[in-house]
Amino acid sequence: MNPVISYLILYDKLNVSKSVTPQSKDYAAWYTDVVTKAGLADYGPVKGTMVIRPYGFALWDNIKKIFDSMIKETGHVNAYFPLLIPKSFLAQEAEHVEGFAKECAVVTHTRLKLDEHNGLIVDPESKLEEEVIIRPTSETVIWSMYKKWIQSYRDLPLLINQWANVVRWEMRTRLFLRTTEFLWQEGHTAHATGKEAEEETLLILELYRQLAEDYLAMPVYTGLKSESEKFAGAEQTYSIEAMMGDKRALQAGTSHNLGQNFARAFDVKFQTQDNKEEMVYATSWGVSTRLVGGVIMTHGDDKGLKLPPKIAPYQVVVVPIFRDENKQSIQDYLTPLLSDLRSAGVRVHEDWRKDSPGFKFNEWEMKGVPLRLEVGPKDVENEKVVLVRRDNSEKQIIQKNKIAGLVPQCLDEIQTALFKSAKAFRSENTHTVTTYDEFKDVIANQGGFIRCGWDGTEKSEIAIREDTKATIRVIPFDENFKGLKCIYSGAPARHEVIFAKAY
RNA sequence: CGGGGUGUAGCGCAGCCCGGUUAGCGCGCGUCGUUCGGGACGACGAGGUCGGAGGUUCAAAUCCUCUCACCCCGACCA
Repeated sequence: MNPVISYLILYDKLNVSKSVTPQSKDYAAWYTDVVTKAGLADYGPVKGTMVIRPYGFALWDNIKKIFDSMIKETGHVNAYFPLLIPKSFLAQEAEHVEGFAKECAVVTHTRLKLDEHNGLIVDPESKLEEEVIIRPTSETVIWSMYKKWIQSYRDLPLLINQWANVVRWEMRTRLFLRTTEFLWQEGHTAHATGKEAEEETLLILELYRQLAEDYLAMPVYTGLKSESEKFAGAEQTYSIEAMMGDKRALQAGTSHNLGQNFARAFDVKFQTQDNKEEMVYATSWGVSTRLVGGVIMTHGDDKGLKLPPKIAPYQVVVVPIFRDENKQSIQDYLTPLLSDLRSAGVRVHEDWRKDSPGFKFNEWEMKGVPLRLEVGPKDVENEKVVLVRRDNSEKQIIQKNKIAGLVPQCLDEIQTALFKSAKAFRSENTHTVTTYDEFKDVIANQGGFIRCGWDGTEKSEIAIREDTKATIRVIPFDENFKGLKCIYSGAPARHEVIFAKAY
């Protein structure tokens, strides 16, 4: 055969195959392929919007449940504030407006009507006196309410969270990582003292760290954001920062100490125990559906997703190998086994579709199910089952009466292994450099995190960003800048920081 | 908003330069049969106002004009 023709045939086959673009070829394409082929999400009809499909939503739901119980255990309660906010509210805190004004969706009219050609048009008569914005975040509505609710130190602390959607009109969007509308939780707390607010900010950051590391198996650096990277309207922003499979950084959660900025803006005062009037101290904090993107890019490989067992919608998928004539016997064999597994608290899914086993293996690998249980006629005969791990493809044949004991243990091992390997990947790709030339070389050619000295000036920070596209991700809590020099200016370092290109 | 591109079946595309019968292909989808321990195969079948409007022509997916939509690349963001 003519070599050119055979190449074309091969290429065509690759094109139509069910597999994803390899990470090494195009990481961004890999990501999109995985999100869509694993059935996590789809594009919505309005540019930049996303439909979270049932499998993706189940994943988010698990994350949500875990964090929801964490905050409830620490004394927080849920509430719900409106989607629509008077435009004037946003303007009350100077930095806050500046931060969000450019990406607000604005409601200007309240009606549509049919025009003379029977087309739908905005009814000009319905123009609003005061335009309304769709929340990009809820600080302003919430503080307008807190003004009514807080009078005395006895009303504090006020520890409210809401699970909500917000809209930020983004120019460039990516499924889960940055969409025009996204789901998140936003906590908004009010305190009598600055010290208490700071403690709250740090407590939540710690919960975020636990959520990321202990449940999503996603190692994170925790620390403070630089002045230029902090939230609009905050005194301090803390964040958790993770490394994705392409060595770029993902800001996975932020916790802000808002000081008295919003109290001042909305005039929220309280009476102290000794009858003095004081401004309230505030915090706000959030994690979003972006975490789902983080999980995908922390663990995924060329076969698709790899989900940490603690958040996987299905922890075990059962692929029976059967024909019509032996289906019943395999079902009878499986029923008691799976019931044991389920009562051990394992989330089990059975796949009895008529498709071939090989097809199902690939599909469930794409969907990242941690464990696959195969049962065929041979296993029924030998009283065995076949167990295959998604993370390392390890296959073991085990005695049927052992599965209820072994599976939970195996899930734990997978959880730990995913975290370990992500952490190893991060340390392999975290560099220390001594010169700025070296810095530029690493960022341009290797990628990853660079831990180095910074003189603390915005000037150096901006210069580095413009030169290299790398930004200060975080000033880690465990920084040690003694003896370090700023990688850019050579001046004595004020901080040790982590630089990276970020999502 | 500046530069580049694409609109043809659910998805991915060919056809367009050089107008000419019933507009094709792959995947997917439906029915039936044979298969089933790593992406099965065969037979039959459903599915299209060729983005929209106008024009040129005996004849337009194909040529011309206008229009709409979307995608990719450069300043912001969880």
